Amino acid sequence: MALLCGERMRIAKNRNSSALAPLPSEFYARDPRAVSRGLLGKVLVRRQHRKLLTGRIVEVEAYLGVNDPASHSFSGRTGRNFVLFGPPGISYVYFIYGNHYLFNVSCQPDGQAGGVLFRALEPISGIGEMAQARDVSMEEAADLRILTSGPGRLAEAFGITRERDNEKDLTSPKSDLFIVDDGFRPGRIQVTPRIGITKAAERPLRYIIAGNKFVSRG
DNA sequence: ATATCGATTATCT
DNA sequence: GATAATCGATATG
Repeated sequence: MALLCGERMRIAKNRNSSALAPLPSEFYARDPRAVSRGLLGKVLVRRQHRKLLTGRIVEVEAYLGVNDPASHSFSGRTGRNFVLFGPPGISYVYFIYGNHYLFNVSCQPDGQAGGVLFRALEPISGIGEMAQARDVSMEEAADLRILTSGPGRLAEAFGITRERDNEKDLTSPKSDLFIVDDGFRPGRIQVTPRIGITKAAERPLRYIIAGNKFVSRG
């Protein structure tokens, strides 16, 4: 509890995320492992009507492309995964288990496959909107983890769907979905095996902010 | 606390 | 026809 309050105070001192520029495409034009580390502590921003939904990135996974059996791009370019082979900094959203959207960003220069999956956020602003999008009461949302802890949850909280957001440029200031650096720096970064996959499950490609309460269980 | 399972559909074999 | 980068509910200790 005391930790959470301390975190809130630090957030309050930070500049308004909406005033900050999106991370540029060069940020994403790297190996997904480097992008994963770089994304921890950054802030995902959704502009929605006049409101701003924001959350700090605390858990991601790297998917390495044609050499990674767990990656959608492993078997080559298809109608679904073409974004992963295109320019960096573009959102890749897909539907899974007949229920959930999962949100990724393309990495590597144009022509090379790779991406990062967003697995958990720590809500900063727009908590009421997120609770509404998740269809949970404010009472249930008292534990904020129910909003954005898990890849399906965070996509739902931010209203991210394939129809609306796939192939969206996350580096454009015109975008309603982007990522900013508000100056926050994570403490220790921890690397673990990826969650929920069957192929290449042992590879250490999941990146979390050590000790952060919003990291998902799996 | 952990374990198991059903939901529900786009995508690929 | 099988599978899936998940979640929430239910059962059991």
